[in-house]
Amino acid sequence: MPKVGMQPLRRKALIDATILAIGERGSLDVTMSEIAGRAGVSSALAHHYFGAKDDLLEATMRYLLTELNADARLALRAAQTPLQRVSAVVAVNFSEKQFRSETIAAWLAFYVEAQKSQALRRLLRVYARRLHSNLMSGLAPLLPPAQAERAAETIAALIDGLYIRRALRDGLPDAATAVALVEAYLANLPLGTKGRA
Amino acid sequence: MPKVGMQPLRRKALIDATILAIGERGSLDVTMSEIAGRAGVSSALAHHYFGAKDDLLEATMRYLLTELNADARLALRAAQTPLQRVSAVVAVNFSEKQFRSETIAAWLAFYVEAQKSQALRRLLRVYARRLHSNLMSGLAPLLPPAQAERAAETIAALIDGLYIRRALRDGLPDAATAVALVEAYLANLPLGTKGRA
DNA sequence: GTTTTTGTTGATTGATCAGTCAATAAAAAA
DNA sequence: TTTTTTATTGACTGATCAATCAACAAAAAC
Repeated sequence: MPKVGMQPLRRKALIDATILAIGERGSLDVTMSEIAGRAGVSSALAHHYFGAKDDLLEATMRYLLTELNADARLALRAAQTPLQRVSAVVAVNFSEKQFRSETIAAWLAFYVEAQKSQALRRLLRVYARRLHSNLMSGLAPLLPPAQAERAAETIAALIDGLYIRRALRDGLPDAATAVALVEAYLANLPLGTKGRA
Repeated sequence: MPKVGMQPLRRKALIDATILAIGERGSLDVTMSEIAGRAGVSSALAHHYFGAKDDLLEATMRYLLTELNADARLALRAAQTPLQRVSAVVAVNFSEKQFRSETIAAWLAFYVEAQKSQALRRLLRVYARRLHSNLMSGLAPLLPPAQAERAAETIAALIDGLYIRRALRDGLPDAATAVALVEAYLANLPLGTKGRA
């Protein structure tokens, strides 16, 4: 069976399997055997390609982050106004692709693990910084600095909170509701007061 | 050493130790031995008083929930106006006692575990419902039903989100900042429009 | 003063898993 | 064709831990 050039395929399959497994179990307490089994290979092979379990988990998280970032870049490119930039960032976080229960469960599990793992904590910090700067790119032109800062923090917290809530009760709130909540928050902000405050 | 009437003391000590241990590890991957050790007893005794590990974890979570609820009741009793009720609920969630890193880490860990455990999920649902109804008791007199509903959801999500963010980077945002964020959200709501919308 | 109840532990068991390794086999390079 | 590289696994090891249990001790009940 062994053909050459399997490495990238196997790695991808293992990462996908990891997300799936974590999503179903709802935690990082997934065995290498289960992940490997899902990917159709032996656990030894998973170790062969990733080394330790932690490395596989880190690679998985890095993958999620990369995907999210790619989506965000795309969405931001299409935005024409500052407000549209903010909406775009929000929309991406609740898009079909990102707001799926497996993905969310994985995020949540990684958040928890980050309290233990230096490496994961670093990755999450990168994510947090990117989210913040993406939000600020839309908010800064619309609000005085301090208020823009606060709005960015609020939206970020709102996103995290809605993710958690979604992870818990299965399916609620759905993506549309989540977006509506954040948009309602935006609608109440005193936008366009940058100079005046 | 064995005196009589140890049961309640041991149980309390074990629950405290559990919170401490989870808070430090940042996850529920804490051994019975470590918990027991912290409480100054053997792991066998922990099993003696709580049965399985899951039971101890459940009892711990129930304890956190009870404490939070007691605090909320007290705070609500002091509130005079609807808006004060909302602020009181928010304040309790970010109070010195609740917004401590161990407590928060424990909450977060329980959130994750709830995806696996039926029992924990049930407990969290109780918490969610109580929070919601507490918030609504203040919001309902101030906003049209749909908007009050949405505001309650938003505040609840904000609280969860701020908890998560606090758990991750150690200490940020602090309690005062967290409260300020939520209060700023409240300040922008079109309160007092109950009849008009 | 014997018996029962309550408190407590050390030692042990059994299961689970991450990680290793030697062995196998196909493909590619020599 | 031989050798090396890449892909792959089954079997094993070692560590960790939840859970059990027999045994001991102090207090309370009898």
